[in-house]
Amino acid sequence: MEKKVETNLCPFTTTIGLIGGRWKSIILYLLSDHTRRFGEISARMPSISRKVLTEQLKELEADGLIRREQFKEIPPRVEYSLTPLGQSLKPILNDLAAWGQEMVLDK
Amino acid sequence: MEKKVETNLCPFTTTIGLIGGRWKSIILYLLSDHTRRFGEISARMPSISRKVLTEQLKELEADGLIRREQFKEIPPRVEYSLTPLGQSLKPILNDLAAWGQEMVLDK
DNA sequence: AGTAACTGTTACCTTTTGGTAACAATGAAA
DNA sequence: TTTCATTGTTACCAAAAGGTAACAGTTACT
Repeated sequence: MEKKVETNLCPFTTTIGLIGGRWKSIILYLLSDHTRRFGEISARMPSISRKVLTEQLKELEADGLIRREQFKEIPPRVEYSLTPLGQSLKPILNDLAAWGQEMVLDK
Repeated sequence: MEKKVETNLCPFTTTIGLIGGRWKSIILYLLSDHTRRFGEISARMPSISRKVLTEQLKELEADGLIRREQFKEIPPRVEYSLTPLGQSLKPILNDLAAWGQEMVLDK
């Protein structure tokens, strides 16, 4: 439960801590062009459970990479989008996707 | 134990599968300039156990990102280096490190 | 004979991560 | 009054990941 924000000197440990894991980079990528609702993200990532998606979104928000906006409506509507810090990752996310794309094609 | 090489259509799943996890990007970064021995890598990453380091190196080798060269000497000497595929990741690794470095400094 | 050097492997245990299913909240629509 | 829609939370369980400690193998050095 105690997820200490690593004041680690290693820049990789820092980066991996923020955007590592199986899901975060995909989530960030999904948000890189659009503000999206919870249900949209979930629908585009069928292999992640809602529970874990909620957790990942909370961590990304706590780390300042995404913004969560909740509208006082019934049924609820919640929109997620990238913060400026999150935006600063876009080039890296694109490179990661491009590299993976090459891997897929060259197979 | 069955680590199937994902023929997944999602480029992120592919990339994360290959270089994700807490350790792999750091290992690749350590090897990006130098061929290094097992003991060297271990010494530079004190927080990873030898067991897990061995596992990660095996996976990286199996995925074609690093090369393992074993010399028939006593005591044993084993050297690890990047393959061309691994080399192709260097720009991304540098970007990840640079991004993390900014995070550390801006704190 | 005993020990150090180096790169692992193996057995066993703990911690972390993730899944499923049930529940919650609430207004609108049927 | 019942159901639907949406975004979660919670309790509980299973799987994955990682740690520690002991052992292996071989030559040279003391």
